[in-house]
Amino acid sequence: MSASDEAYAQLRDGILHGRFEPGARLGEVELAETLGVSRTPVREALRQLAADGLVDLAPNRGARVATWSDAELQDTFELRGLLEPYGARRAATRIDDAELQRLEALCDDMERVGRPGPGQDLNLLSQLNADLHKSVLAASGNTKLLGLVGSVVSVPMVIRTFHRYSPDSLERSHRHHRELLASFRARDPDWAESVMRSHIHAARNVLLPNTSREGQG
Amino acid sequence: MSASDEAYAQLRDGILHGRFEPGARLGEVELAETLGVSRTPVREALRQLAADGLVDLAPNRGARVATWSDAELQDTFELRGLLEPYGARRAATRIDDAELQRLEALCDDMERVGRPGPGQDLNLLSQLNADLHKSVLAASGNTKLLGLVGSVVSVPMVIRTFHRYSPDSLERSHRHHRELLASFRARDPDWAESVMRSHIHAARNVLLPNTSREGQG
DNA sequence: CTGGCTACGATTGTATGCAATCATCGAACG
DNA sequence: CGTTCGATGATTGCATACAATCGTAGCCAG
Repeated sequence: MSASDEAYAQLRDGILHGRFEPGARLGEVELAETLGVSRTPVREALRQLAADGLVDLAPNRGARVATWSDAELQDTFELRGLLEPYGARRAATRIDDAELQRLEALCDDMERVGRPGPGQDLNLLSQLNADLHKSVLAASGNTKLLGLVGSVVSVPMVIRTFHRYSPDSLERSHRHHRELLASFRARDPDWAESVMRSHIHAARNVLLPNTSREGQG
Repeated sequence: MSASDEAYAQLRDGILHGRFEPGARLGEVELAETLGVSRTPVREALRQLAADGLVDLAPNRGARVATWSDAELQDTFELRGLLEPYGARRAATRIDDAELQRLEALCDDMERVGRPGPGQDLNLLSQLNADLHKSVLAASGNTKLLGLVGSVVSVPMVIRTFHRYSPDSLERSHRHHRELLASFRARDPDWAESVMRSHIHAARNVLLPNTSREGQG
């Protein structure tokens, strides 16, 4: 793995896991020393992260970890609410049995690590959840969809998602996932699309409980 | 404007206008000499263009102008068909009169430069068309939408679009634009969404006449 | 006391040199 | 004759030095 990739992976991981707080300054020399490489690969990594939407880059003023307003968060959920149901609809008739089985296992894991108690691991839950959603998008057969959703979801906003879930909301989330897989098994695109739409809307209302959802047009 | 920005703008322009053919190799030293800068800003520009999807970047093997298969083109249109009607729906009730008037003028220009004859300028038409579509997305009020569509449409596939339009298709495109503005004036989101959906579908069928549009699910 | 100006330090932007990797071509071997 | 290995040239990846720009602190004038 090249130094650029290494720097990119490290920085991305640090941002997603909250080691760098939103708005924190990312000085090139400091990062270069920390990562043990020169400024060049650090710069390239920062550019890449800026393209991903994870850092804000101002000319001659350096990089900062990106922040998201409630409005942006809402915009994001609206787009997810558009794209992911479409992905689920297409996945319903395209996903194969092996993948379906893998997703079942994924749901088992998610329900286990999500169960309140000493074994609960919400960070792992976030990862598994991201895996599930990505798998659905990949199964849609639209090669651009996965990347598109990835470019808007800007995962850091999602990594902490489950920390804000109530037990009820978490339970509902699990049930949505199970129902989604059921709709896949039934090869029912309408059902799959509806379930995913509900799922995204529910997530939105956990993270943005107070924002009014003004009319669609 | 910095050398990086300059290089980026030059390369992007060159790709979009076909000065670099799809698949063409983009050597760093060659570009650096051509643009009169060093390799560093060229590298950054190439990274940026790769993030935009305009160039493919292989480790240790350099950059090439990106190419698009029919399947990718189709995937793109499916996503545009999802996102742009949504944008039009929201724009219908959010666009202000001044902007609406500007778009009317834009349509005037498009119909003039699109008219067959010695004054026809299809490249300019493409630009104006892109401007119109971007304006609608911007007027949607969803701050992420414009960037999202931009990241998938990868304009080069669209820059040559109008060269493949028959006079009939061109006429239809113009009428779609006019009808879209009419729906805006009427503040009718359903109408706006429908028109935009038709518009995208029509464009898709000009560029991909032979691909069957397999069922939505 | 406030406003603006200047000098300085810190940081980013750019250029260039060196190291590492890859593609090409040719030759030796099976 | 085809295949594989190795040398070589070209190109990218990385490091570092230098230039340009920005933020800040301090001073001076009003």
